[in-house]
Amino acid sequence: MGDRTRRAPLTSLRSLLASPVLPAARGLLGCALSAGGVTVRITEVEAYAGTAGDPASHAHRGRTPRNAVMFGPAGHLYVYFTYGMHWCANVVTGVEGEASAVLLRAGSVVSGLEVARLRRRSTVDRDLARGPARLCQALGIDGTAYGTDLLGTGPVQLRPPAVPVPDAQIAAGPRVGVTGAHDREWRFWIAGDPTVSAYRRHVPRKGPGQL
DNA sequence: TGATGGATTACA
DNA sequence: GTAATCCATCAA
Repeated sequence: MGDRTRRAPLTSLRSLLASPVLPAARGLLGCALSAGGVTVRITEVEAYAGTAGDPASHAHRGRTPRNAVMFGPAGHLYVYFTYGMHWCANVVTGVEGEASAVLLRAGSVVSGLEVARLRRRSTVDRDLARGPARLCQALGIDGTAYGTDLLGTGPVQLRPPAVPVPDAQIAAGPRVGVTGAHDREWRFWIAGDPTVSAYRRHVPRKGPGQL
C-alpha cells in the first residue's frame, strides 16, 4: 500500500468521471482502455445526458433493465446491443441517479495489435477501433462486460493518460447517428487524429431525409 | 401482439 | 445506396 504513484491518478480519474458529463467526456480523451489483451487510446467520444432533457440518451425515459447501470456510480461500463449485431461501450459519468454516460466512439490500438487484427478480420490498422462497434469488436467487449467497474481489476480497465490531452487539441461537433439535438456539440475528438470516425448525419431508414 | 427504428458497419 | 439482424419501445 505504499505505492501512491499508481493510486493517485486513478483517484483523480474517478472524480473526473463523477463530474458533469461534458468535462468527463473531454477527460476521457487520451485515456487507455484495455480488454481482451488489447489496449486502445481513446480518440473520440460523445456525451449523453441521462434523464436531464437529452432525447438521444438511452436513459431519457427512465430506468429500465437495459440502462440500469447508467443510474449507478460513475466509472462503470454501460454496453448495449444495437442493429442486431453490434455492441457499443459507454462510461457512466456524473452522480448516482443522473444516468449520464459517454459513448466511446473511436480509439487507436496501442498494444495487442495482432489480437485486434484477428478479431477484426482483414482491415487496415487505422480502422481497427475506428467507430463505436469496431472499438468493442477489437477489444472483445460484449454484454458479459456489462456493469464492470472500469477503475478496478475487472475484464475491462480504464487508465488515465500519462500526459492529458491539451484542451487546445480537443475539437467538438454534433453527435453522429443521433436523430435530433444537432445544435448540441457533444462529440469530442483529438484534433487531427486519423482514427476519428467520419461525421455522417443520421439517415432515416425510410423516406427522404428531412431536417 | 405487431410495428418500427435504432448512439452501425460492410459491401455493391 | 442498401442489407444484415436482434431488441427496446410504443400503439392498439
